[in-house]
Amino acid sequence: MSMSPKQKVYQGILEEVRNLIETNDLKPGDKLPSERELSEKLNAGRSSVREALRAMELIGVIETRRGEGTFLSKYRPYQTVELLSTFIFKETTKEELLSVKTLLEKEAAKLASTKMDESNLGLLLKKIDDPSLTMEELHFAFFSIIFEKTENQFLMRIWALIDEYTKSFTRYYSKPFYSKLITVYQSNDEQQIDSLFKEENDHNY
Amino acid sequence: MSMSPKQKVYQGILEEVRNLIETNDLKPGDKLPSERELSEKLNAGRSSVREALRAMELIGVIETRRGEGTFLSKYRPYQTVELLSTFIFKETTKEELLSVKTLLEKEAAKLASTKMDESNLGLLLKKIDDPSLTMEELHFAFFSIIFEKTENQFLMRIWALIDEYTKSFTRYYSKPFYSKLITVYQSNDEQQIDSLFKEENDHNY
DNA sequence: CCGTTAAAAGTGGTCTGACCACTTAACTAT
DNA sequence: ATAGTTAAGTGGTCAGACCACTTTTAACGG
Repeated sequence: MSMSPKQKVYQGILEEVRNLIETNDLKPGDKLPSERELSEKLNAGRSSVREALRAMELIGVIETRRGEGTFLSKYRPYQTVELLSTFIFKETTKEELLSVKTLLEKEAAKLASTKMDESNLGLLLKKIDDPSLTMEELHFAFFSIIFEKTENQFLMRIWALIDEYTKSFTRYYSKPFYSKLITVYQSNDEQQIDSLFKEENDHNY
Repeated sequence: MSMSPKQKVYQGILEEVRNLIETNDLKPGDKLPSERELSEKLNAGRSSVREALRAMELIGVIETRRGEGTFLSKYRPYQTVELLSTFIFKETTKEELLSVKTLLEKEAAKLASTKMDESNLGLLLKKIDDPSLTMEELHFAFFSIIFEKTENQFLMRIWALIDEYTKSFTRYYSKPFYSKLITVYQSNDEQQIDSLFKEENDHNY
């Protein structure tokens, strides 16, 4: 029994349509066959075809115009899905994820450095001293404050997502690391942030 | 006429289900109402409900088990959608995107620095001197080589996506910038990369 | 021959109802 | 009580019917 996990029809359609796009070299803005046509050619019910198309639409691969047809999305090139699937179907290695995560944390720490005032540092300190927090919670709370200070929502979102995604296997920094970072902020020496992260990283190897 | 742009039914369902999850504080692994039940409660056809659910499934928010029901996905926390929608429903500002993009390019440049050999530098040079390339193409080709050298697929994917996404309004570096970066690589002084990016950035303001 | 207008065809949007395949719960008969 | 069977519930899929809208075609009048 090879027993391929009995793929659902709509998933098969997803593949077929992808092939169709590939084969015919369709570009953003080009028209796809109509739902009825796909239904007939792929030997599937129209509702199944629609399930596939609606999913693609939500992801942003295609757009539909009533009375006209279904088109490859102009704004979000087809390859956008690549990244999404990078997240969703974890093809990337854990190491890659963690290293990007750390990279973002380091850069955020630097970006925030010019905007850190006493009250913020107080907040950070409070997190460190809060015994009710697990290491995981401390880390997230601590860096949330930092990322907030970067005033870049997008940056924070990416980080938060990766953090969430790597929760089960992430490595945190040593306890002293967080304290040291605060000290660096007080000394106003942005340069030291790099060294701090480098030191910390060397510990792990 | 308020005339909200005549939302499709399946999109409405998407919202309703989201609310339902929020309201009942459903957590990964919890069960959603059956398709027929949703259909009835939301006054929609079952096929429309399915279109919404299939879309959610593709994104990884839910998973379905025939004969059992529909469940919130355990592996990919619900909030994964957040990032996706960050990309898809461009809520972030252009500045945020560009600044993250530059950040990634800078870090990639640094990560790659230890792995750059003569042949790679030759490749980079060739790109700079290729008159057939537009600025856009030069930039992408040039940094593709660099990101390749970071040996972090994930990092490259994020960058490539943002690059693609910001194409219409991105800023490129000055022509001398690319040459200077090569020089820095030859001198093997990783420190200078930061200064180089800082200089370049200051030009724009 | 041309331009205007009306009809027809094509397309996505949606609903209903019908089966099928599978899982779980309830209900037997032993 | 236990094993075996049945019934109910649930997702998977299809077929057909309308609706709303756009594009194409055909008909008509000038």
